Amino acid sequence: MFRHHRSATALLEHRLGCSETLSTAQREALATLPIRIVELAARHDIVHEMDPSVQSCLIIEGMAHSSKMDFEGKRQIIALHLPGDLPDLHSFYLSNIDSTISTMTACRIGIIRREHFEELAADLFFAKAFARSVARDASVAREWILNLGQRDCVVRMAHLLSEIRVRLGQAGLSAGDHAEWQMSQIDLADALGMSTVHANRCVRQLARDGMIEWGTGTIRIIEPVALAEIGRFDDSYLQLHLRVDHPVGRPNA
Amino acid sequence: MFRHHRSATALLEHRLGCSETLSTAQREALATLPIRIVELAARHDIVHEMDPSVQSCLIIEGMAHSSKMDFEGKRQIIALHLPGDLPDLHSFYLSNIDSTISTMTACRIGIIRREHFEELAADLFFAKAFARSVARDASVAREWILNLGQRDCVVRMAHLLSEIRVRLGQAGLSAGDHAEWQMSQIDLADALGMSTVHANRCVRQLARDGMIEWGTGTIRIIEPVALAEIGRFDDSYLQLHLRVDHPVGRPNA
DNA sequence: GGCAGCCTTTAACATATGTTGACTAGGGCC
DNA sequence: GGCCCTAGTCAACATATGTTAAAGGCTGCC
Repeated sequence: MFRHHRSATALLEHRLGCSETLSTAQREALATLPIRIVELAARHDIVHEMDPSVQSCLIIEGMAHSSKMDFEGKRQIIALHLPGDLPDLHSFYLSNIDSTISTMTACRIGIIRREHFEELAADLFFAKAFARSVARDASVAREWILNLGQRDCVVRMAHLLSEIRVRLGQAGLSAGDHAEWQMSQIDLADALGMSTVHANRCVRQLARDGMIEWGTGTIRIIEPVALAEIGRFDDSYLQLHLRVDHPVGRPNA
Repeated sequence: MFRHHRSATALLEHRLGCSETLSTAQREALATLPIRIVELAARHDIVHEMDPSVQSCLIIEGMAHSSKMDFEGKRQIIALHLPGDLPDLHSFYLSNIDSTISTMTACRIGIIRREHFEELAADLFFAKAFARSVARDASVAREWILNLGQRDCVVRMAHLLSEIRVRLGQAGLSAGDHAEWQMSQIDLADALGMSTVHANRCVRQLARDGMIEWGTGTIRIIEPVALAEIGRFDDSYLQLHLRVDHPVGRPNA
């Protein structure tokens, strides 16, 4: 996995959903955006590497997550971050940073200073693209609320795995339909709001039913369609076709 | 409750977090923004009243919520909307509308055409204010994920009630600390991802402990501080002090 | 090579929460 | 006034999920 070493600029263009509509000046602005590249081992906090009030990050390679702690010390993973994601872009608009971003696998991340984002956002096109990115993350969060609130554990697990499969595909990181990635059952449990013991039960059940294969921290999806059905998964909330400044309703496919 | 009949314009100014920093031209732009006022009875879908791809709404009076349906027909309430909220501002940035907005009580809502929002957003100040509003809603959604995933039912209930209390206060709708509002236990249950029977158990327990009073669909909070403690409630995620274009870190109190 | 540590797997057990169903109370409408 | 409908209340019961604990398997390090 993660064979494609895409440049930070290409990822940004893609994430901002505007590859074809960019003017040369805008493309130039993105290309010259100062980005500090940092490599981090698995299970490290990204926040420690930067002051979130001054800068913000882009996932270039690897997987990360945002989490919050309850008072009792229970951890909830609130979002997963794949290459191309801007996990804390929202912090540009808010004063309180509420969650911690940590790597799950080894990651390469790009760190962008707030002032440079501000410069970009002086262009209305980018200002809107940033808002779009924040809105897309919010849409995913809303679906997670539904997942946590209404679905029981196996369905929940199938739904999350399906989401990750599609997002990996969108990031160009899956070989055909058989997506495969690394993630501990502990992280799965914390993302799904269940105990690790029960997460293990669910993983094993899905593996027994031939939906997935599990091998030492790697998940491979064998039957994506059937798995999506189990998880009642409908990818529309992922907003894969973000609305750019096109005529209303025309997707940017 | 809802004694203050604030104008839609005043609510917008407040929500966009910029009352003091507005230029007269900006203030003028807000004041002349064409808003169609609609009155709706309790338990009506707002979406039916408008085409969300063309317009979007502002809650002026009353309470509403966004919800999603699971395939089994189970409903999850994803967000609550109080006066001043812009419940579907995010739809300006996304192509798929995923949730349904419905009134909980009788509501007066303002409907604003997309094109007029677009005009406003041509001003970078408003563009940023919109993004801020979307980011704030996302912050609340992330806290709900934590609430649903990690806290057990009484704590969850206490947390939600505390959130509503504070947000009502922020909207200028509570008399002192003793906030009071109307909300069915069915809606509480659907927001908290629990059965109505169990929501009833939790409400009654909190009432028995003197935290709240319950009377025919009306909740009154008696002991806000103790209730917040039970719910491990910390209001920072509500982003009450939104960062405007001030020096970094200075709240807009 | 061996030790240490983390993740996974299982089993036995505990319990929080869901389900069903029946009853009450209020509110609106004919 | 009576009826219907919805919301709330409660009890008995069912079960999904959490907890604890122990053991096995990797991996990495010394």
